[in-house]
Amino acid sequence: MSLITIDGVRNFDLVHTFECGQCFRWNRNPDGSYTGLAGSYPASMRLEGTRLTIDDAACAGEGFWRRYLDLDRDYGAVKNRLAKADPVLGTAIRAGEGIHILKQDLWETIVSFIISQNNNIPRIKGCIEELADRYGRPVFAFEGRKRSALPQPETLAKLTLEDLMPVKLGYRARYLIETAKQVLEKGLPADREGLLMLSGVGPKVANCIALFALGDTESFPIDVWVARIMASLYGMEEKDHKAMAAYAEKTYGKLGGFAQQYLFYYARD
DNA sequence: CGGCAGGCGGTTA
DNA sequence: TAACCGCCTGCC
Repeated sequence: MSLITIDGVRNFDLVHTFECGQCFRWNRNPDGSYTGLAGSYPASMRLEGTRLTIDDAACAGEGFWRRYLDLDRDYGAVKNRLAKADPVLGTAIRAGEGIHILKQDLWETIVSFIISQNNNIPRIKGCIEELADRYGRPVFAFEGRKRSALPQPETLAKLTLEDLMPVKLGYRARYLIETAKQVLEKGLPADREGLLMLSGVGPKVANCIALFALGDTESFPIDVWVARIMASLYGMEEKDHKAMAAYAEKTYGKLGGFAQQYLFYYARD
């Protein structure tokens, strides 16, 4: 156990970052701190002003958390450029001004977003927790609550649909098993095209994984919330995802992923 | 009860 | 290639 202190942290907010739908394993404590896991690394963290303190339970190290939390990017510049390119986006940016896009573990992100399809956040979190509890490796316990990493591909590939029944994944269970087998055979995918080959991974899920794990900042996942808010902000048809994707590419370019997160948070808020 | 929740895969026209 | 439909599950 080691304590990390990082000063001068700006344009960062734990609620905005952990509650914008990009991750499912962090939980808010009554005092405003967050406890959770990044892959197999557990931590608790608290932000007071511009001072971030991380209770780095498994000694992942400051470098690991800087990378995971994307602390070395100039988010002030990102927001300025986006607001300039699209004044309408300004309101959404202010609502989620402390969002950072996490750099998450690829396998964890693949599993998480396959589970996320046609599903809601509380249930996604429940499924992931149950899957980790039953078949993952225990990594730490906070205040008596045991937390485990998600099962690795080799573990998941050996499971049967029956094994996964208690996890209540529904029809997504076969996607996970099939995807685990594909990854065992061919390794983890390196790009969006590779992601789309995986069972249960379509355009929306692939865009999420590319953005949250591969660092593809131009990736612009369009879910029902983003579609809804874009329809209302830009007068587009809610079903016309093609027009939304085109607008994002033209207007936001490489910053599409950030724009998507502000829009999503604003729509949910 | 039907509708819906951060879609996908398969079928049809 | 676009439009449609079924799908696990839980909640309202």
